[in-house]
Amino acid sequence: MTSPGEQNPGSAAKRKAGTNGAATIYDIAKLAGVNPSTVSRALTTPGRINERTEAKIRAAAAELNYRVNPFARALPTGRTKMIALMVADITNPMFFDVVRGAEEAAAEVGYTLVMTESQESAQREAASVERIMPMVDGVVLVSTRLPDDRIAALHAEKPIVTMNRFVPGVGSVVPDVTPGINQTIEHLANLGHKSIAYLAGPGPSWMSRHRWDILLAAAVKRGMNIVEMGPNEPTQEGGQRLLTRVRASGVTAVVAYNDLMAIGLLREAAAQDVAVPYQVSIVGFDDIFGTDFTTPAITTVKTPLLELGRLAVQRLLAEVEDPESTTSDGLAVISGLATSLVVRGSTGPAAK
Amino acid sequence: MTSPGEQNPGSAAKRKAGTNGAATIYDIAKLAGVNPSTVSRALTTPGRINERTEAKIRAAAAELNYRVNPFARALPTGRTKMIALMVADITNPMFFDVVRGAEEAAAEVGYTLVMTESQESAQREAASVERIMPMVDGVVLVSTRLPDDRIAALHAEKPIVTMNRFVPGVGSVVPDVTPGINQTIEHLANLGHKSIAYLAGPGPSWMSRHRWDILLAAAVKRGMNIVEMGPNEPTQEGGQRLLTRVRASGVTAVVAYNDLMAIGLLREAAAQDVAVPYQVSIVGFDDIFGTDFTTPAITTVKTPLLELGRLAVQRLLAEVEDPESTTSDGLAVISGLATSLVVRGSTGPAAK
DNA sequence: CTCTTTTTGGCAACCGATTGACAATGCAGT
DNA sequence: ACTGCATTGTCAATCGGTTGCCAAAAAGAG
Repeated sequence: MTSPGEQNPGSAAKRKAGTNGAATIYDIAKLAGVNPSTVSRALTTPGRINERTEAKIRAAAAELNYRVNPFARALPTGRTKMIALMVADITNPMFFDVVRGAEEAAAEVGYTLVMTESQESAQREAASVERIMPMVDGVVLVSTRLPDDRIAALHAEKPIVTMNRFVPGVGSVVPDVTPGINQTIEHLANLGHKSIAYLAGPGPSWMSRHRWDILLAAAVKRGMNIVEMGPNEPTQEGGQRLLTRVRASGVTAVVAYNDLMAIGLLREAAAQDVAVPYQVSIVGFDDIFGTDFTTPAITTVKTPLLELGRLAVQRLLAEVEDPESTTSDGLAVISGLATSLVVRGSTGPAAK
Repeated sequence: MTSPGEQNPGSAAKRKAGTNGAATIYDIAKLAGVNPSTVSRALTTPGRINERTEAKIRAAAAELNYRVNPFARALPTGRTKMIALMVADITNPMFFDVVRGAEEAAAEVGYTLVMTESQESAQREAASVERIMPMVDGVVLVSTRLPDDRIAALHAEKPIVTMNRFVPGVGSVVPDVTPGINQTIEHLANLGHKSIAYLAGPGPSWMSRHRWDILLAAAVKRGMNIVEMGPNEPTQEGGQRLLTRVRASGVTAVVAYNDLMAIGLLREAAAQDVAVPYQVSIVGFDDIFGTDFTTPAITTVKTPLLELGRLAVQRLLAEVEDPESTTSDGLAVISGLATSLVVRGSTGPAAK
């Protein structure tokens, strides 16, 4: 049918079939009059080869528009210069800045970032990670739902860094929620709140429990009553569904696991004519896109997401580059990434 | 220092160095008592091998927890089962659903999605694409800023599909903006608006011009006056900065290139006590996360982003799987993905 | 019970780069 | 001129699959 030489009308499908048309080190070697291995050395080990020869080779490479074949390189070295970022739900704005930070940190050192999402399912997450592992030099698990032992098992295969989750023996990047939470309690106490609720996130979320632990301690220390409601889906719907329970509980303020839930609750309150902050004050977490244009705007604990993303990748790459040294650092993993309260309109004087 | 056998305390860094510990087809071959090539065939060409042998091989593979090394496979075949999605700005919520749709479509058929962003810079985009091209089987360019000839050049190397951009000879996925725009004009006309403005996006944005073209035609047909303002950054700031010009122009309604700009303009209006929609009506584009919780909520032309993402990937994969047939389909590329107006609070009767 | 045809499995040559071992070359010191 | 030592470049094996070609085995035909 497609006899060679035949015009293939109306289409740019003349791409070569099996092989990429791309130039190889063999082509360069021929052009520069040296051995392929010399080309390889010239390009990967500057200094190993005579300066003039190297220049000649580089010139030839440039002329042929050479780019290494990442797979050919990956095969003997086992290194791919790709890392994976696993997120729970791409459509949660919380991940924007994380992804952005991670992308930046990876690109800076010539790594490529591969993103996958688990769609909030531990099972799908496991499958995704399985599939991606052989392709990458390491994985950042953001807000993972995987159990500790599973993570440890993965870590035995390849470098792993978790974010918003602490796993013993595995590099972790976790923001310091204490300052933000202390400020929140302080703020609410100053407004006269004596009884508050924490709207928990998903059950398997380490971060949700972590925030609860710190919040509980801070509230108790301040002599407040506090209750936990949950677990809940970390979405607008999850927050929405809680309004009835919140009102029934008699608390005057709530702290939601994340901003999405806070937004959901806020909107449901508006829908049911519950005045915020007059009847109930709402505090969110993370300070995502949109928290400042609800009515009222949401008071929230700002998390340095971009920096977290950057740092997670940097730690991962440190482990990738030198597996010996950096692998896990025991307990001092809670890095100094501080959170802080951003006060907006959704908090006010306690009702009654 | 690290004498073999020594306990490496407090760390799981016993990962094997050069090679992955992973099982290969050679291990399977040995275990099943056949030739490696037989294993390869059994696993990749069902039917080519005797059923019983194949079963034995599969059992052995399962026992060894075998997973193909994607790079070893990619080397001879040139196929990687990865596709790239290039977006302009990860932090623009517009891309959420696009990414989600693309991820789904890719995952369904066992492909892995690699994401990169150009950070709104044609130069960075070119560099990113260059870097990613050799790793993937094809690329989806979303809202690309690259010039036509550059895209055509890329298309000569690998399958490419553009989204929100039409390039002759290259597969394109573009929503049908006409119904949404017609409804918008109709809606505004019914509200008594006679003079409106279009707040353009970035200069190189094909989609911004496209929307303008359709909008212009629709407005003229309806006997309205319309002006274009721009180009502008497609961000909240871009919208914010336009308030003065909008007011000066005397128009009673504006249509923004995207929701981010609409939100920016709306917030700036609130900040300067310009009443929306009483003094000026605002219409956005896309219906992104957050448009429904501004005050007032934003009237916007909803774009089926998830479907666009899905479709872009599906078209790309069709071309990947069969380069002959699917490459480019001339002009009938504007697929039937219809837009429609979502009326909310930011539009109202024309001022005066 | 041959002879042909179809299955089935093995051999070996790739894909493109990396890298240890070694040879050739150049240069200095004696 | 001769040895010693660097420096520079070459050879060949290797990473883990894929695949064209062929031979052995099995099935079918006459």
